[in-house]
Amino acid sequence: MERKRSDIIADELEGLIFDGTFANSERLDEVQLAERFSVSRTPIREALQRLAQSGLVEQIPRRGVFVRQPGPVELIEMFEVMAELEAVCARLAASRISDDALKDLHDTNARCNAAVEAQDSDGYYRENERFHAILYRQSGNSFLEQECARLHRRLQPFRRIQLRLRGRLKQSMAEHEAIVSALEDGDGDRAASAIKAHVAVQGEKFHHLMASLKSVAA
Amino acid sequence: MERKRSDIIADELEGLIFDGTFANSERLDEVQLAERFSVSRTPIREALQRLAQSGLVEQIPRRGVFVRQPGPVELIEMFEVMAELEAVCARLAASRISDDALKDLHDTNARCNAAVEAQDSDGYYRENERFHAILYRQSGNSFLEQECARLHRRLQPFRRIQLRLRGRLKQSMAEHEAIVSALEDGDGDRAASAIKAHVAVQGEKFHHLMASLKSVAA
DNA sequence: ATTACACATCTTGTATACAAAAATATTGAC
DNA sequence: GTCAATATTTTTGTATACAAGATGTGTAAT
Repeated sequence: MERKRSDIIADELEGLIFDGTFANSERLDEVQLAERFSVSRTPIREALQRLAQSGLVEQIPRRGVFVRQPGPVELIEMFEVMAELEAVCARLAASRISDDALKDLHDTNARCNAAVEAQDSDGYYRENERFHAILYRQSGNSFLEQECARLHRRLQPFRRIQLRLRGRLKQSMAEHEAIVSALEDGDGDRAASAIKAHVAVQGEKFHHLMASLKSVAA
Repeated sequence: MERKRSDIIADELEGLIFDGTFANSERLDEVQLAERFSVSRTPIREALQRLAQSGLVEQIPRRGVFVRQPGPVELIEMFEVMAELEAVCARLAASRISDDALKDLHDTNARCNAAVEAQDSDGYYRENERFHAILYRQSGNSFLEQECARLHRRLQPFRRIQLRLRGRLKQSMAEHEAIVSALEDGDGDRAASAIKAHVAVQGEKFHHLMASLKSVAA
């Protein structure tokens, strides 16, 4: 199944916004982007509309589209919602999870641990993604799974920064273990609060997030 | 602030899908729609992309866009997520809600009640919308508020059908009262479970929803 | 009759052209 | 020099034109 150019461009633009190539509040000029990607304005416009829908840019009619990085307040809010959504996943998964998936979580955690030992930040990141993806899936609710994946993706650049916090990797690992342990026991409430603690922005994480904002949002 | 044609068309198309003008799995022909709305294909395509993003239609590259009504399973899933999201709102609102908003909820409920007495289904529907909107707002988390509103809107046609269930209006009213009462007491847990019961598809509601599916999805 | 392939047609995706609104520059009055 | 009104330029939104993939049909071979 071949994707169309506008979809590919949307993904690329997303990346460019995430990595800070486009500063916050910057206007994205259609013709400039068209030149940059060597296409006409049409696929550019389609891509920009997609980004507008997902909230990465704001489209003001007859004025243009502007990069819209979430501010501190909105970020906290998004993480709060993410924590709650994952908590729902965990609670549901506690009773619905399969043995295979539990084993999968264990394996993923093991690889996570290995990455921590090897100081392999990228490796940890990858396995962490997998950990959460499994959890979403095991909620047994595909709609919930999709919504979680969407928000997770949106928060990606900020979470990545958070991981650089000193000692955070080991703590994060311990939290993973606690979550799996609760799931093994079929204890939904404990799994839910464990993952809430894992995801929510609080304590040290809060200050680090605030500091990181300067480097992402302009 | 003037909206552009493609946005207006998107809303109209949404309505046409909701009211069953376009059957499920039906392909939406761009040129036909262009004629229907007396515009070129360009704004039609932009509108269709918006609908695709919000999940109302599925866009298969180089094949076209097809109406995609949620099936029974997906609907249950969506209501489950809605219930959980509203429960989060309620829990947060229990500690954050303002006195003004509480009064507003009371007033809205009173108008709801009046509508029930007058057998005014539309009136009840309108006030019910307001009730939930207030709740979302009082979560104190604007991102959560937006997400709730989005899903709420998506489920609108199905909820509307549910209201026609005999005796449902009075029961729904009682549930509203229970929610407000819990909020007044600042009891987040009680408010959360009250609204979960209010929103979730279970018992009688399940069968009615299944029956209604035939009339909405083809 | 059925299958395979070539051809014709239709539909989507992209490029270009045009129209209208907004932003910017220019001119003139005070 | 400042402000206002107007002209010019940019930029978005829409229409049309074109290219390429998908669909459908007819014909030939088995």
